[in-house]
Amino acid sequence: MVEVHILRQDKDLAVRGLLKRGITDASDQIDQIVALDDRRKDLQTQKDELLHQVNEKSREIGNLYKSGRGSEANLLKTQVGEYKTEITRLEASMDTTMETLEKALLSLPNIPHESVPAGQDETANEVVDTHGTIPDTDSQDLRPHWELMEEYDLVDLAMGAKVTGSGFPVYKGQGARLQRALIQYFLDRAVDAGCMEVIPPFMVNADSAMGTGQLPDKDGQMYYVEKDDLYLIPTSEVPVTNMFRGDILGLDQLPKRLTAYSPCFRREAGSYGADVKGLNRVHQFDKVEMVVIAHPHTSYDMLDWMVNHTRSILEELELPYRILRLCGGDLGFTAALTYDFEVYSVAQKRWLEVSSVSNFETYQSNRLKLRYRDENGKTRLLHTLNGSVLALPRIVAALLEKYQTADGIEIPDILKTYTGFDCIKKG
RNA sequence: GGUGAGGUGGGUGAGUGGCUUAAACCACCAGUUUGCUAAACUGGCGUACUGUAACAGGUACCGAGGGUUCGAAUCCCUCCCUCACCGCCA
Repeated sequence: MVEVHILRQDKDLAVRGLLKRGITDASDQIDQIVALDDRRKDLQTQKDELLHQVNEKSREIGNLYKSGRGSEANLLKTQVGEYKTEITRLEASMDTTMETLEKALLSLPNIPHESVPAGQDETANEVVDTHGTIPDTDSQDLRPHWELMEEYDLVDLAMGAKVTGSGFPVYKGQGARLQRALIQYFLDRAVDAGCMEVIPPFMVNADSAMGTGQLPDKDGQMYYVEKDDLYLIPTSEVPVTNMFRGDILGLDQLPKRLTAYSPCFRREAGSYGADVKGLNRVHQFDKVEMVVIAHPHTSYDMLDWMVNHTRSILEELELPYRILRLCGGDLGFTAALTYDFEVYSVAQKRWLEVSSVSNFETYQSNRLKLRYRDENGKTRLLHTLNGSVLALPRIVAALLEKYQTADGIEIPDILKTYTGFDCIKKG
């Protein structure tokens, strides 16, 4: 949620920012929010005043009884009764006001960072960097990863479909070992870079899903276990960020840098077509994530740091990639600035998103009540960030396609010590 | 899943309807004193909302949510969590 005081102080800035998301009535929405907040304050003050009266009168009543003046006490009691009916009325009015306010705030997405380009969809995303050469594939007979998976018996989609359903791959043999090697390598690199590794729960409660913004908006994207009222995590961002929900951190504890491996579960309702072929889009996949909790002054430095980290991994894997700055229309609801990483799939001849690195500023921490204590002892909201080091399936897809040869699939040098083999062969 | 015991500030822990404005101790911060370290003493020490130019002031919060009462940490109801034992189990 955007902080109300920001909307009050920098309304023009907010309006201009939200316009980049294609929101044209932001000014009206903000006016409404501020009016509701004013009303809330007013009701609060009235209610507090009455409660103050009740407290004082109650004390008096106690004293009167003690000195044996029961009739005077009874007189006061009726007066307190009147206060209380009024308080009940104010409370009802406050409840509806706050409910409306909450709703209005939840429907307002984060204000994009000033560097975010305006635009409706991914065509307006800005390519900020491209690295590596895209091979001239016309002359080569490169095969897509789903064929390679099958030929070398690395990933079995049919088997997963039998066991669970479509989109739940079974990794087998060298395919499984490659998967495990990549996870281990990503984690090692993140730990070396200064992150603390955690293994979070893979299910979260509704409070956590609310804290990072999956609820109430993206309800349909998560798997839900009704019997226990729990959600399977769509990314480890959710449990890892929520580990700090409600905390007040000292300046000496910042920035907090964490990394976690987890499987990610996504319903992907409504996806179809060529996008979902092979490992392009699945319901369960592995990912190594980084979560950073930072002081507002350094959060954009941390964002750069995360971007550079992911960049270095892709370079070590020697995969061609590009970095996009998402435009307003493509930016996630809760993010202020997002860089997407895409690797080039040489057989599919298209870019695949493998990482998304975002700064949420105070949008999440406002819900999470995640704060720090500043030099003057005041509590203020922290900035939260997260980014995939990399999501596995599309990396595997890109690796298989790029490193295929007539004799087998080669393993990038950096991974060889992790896999324990240099080349994927048949049988 | 069953039975029992619990959940109070950063920590330990008192508190069974109004002298609680949550004691006391520890930790922490500031000051006083003192060759240094330390100790002693004094004061301060939660969060949120509201309010003020800034103070002050007000309200709420003792696991969560309801209820009883003029008044609830304290009584009642529901739920959550922790611990112990039992059952089941990797």
